[in-house]
Amino acid sequence: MTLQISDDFDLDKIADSGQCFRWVKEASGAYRIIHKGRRLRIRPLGGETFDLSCDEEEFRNLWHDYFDLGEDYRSVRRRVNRDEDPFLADACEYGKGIRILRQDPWEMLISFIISQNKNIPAIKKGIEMLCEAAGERVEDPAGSYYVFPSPEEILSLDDEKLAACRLGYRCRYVKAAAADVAAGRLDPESLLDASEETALEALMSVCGVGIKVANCVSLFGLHHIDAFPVDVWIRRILDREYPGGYPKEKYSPYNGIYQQYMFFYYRDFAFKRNNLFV
DNA sequence: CCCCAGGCTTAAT
DNA sequence: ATTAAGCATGGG
Repeated sequence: MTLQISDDFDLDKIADSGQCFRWVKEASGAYRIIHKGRRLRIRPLGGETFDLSCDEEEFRNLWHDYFDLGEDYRSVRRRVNRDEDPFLADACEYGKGIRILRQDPWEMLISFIISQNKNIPAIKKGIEMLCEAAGERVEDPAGSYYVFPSPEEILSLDDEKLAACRLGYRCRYVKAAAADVAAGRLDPESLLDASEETALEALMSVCGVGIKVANCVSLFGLHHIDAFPVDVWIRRILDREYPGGYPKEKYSPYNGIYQQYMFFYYRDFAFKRNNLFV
């Protein structure tokens, strides 16, 4: 099907914004995206037009929400006053096109447990290895792919196979999370209707989940868009650009979206600096 | 070979 | 309550 999107929507920026780890880009510029067992191919046709491999029904039932197409990101960007906050205004402009995807809460929990103390390429590799080791293999006309594994599928791996995913000391955290969910001590889906505070507390009850990972799950899996994960990059931004303190209250309830613009802006500039001058 | 990565747990103050 | 070491592994 063909789709017109008039609001912010830039596949390259979303793919490089550190919220999704399984998007694969083709030479054509199209992305292959796996979500809830389904795979989508989405290709920019220029302007606001995109070609999607799904039919209209699957788009309405699955992908519309995944891409958060009900939110108006342009108006969120416009809430920032350049005179009051030039850094954030620059970040919003630079990151125009980013959206906060509504990804699967369970997948986000495991993905961000794996993310700790890794850079993004290493995170992607670890997650992919886990999917190949434990996830269901699906054949579709474009080839095969692996679904993100369920808690039971992860628990069914013996130690040797899990170790082969090269997750290091995070192996026991991944197992702990899978055991908690399989036993019903934690239900990631149920947190979709919980308050932000309740969700953070429940997530942090898992061994290996601290405040940062819990906030990432909250933002990218539960779509609590006021969640504000602070990693090493955001820490740098707060220290260097906001020595007097960052005004989170002013930007509520959209702190997570602004956080994502700032993260992308700062990291992309650091990346380009390294390529130009080293 | 070095430093660092979308950090957390545990132990020591 | 706050601080520090230890952690497995790989990318740059």
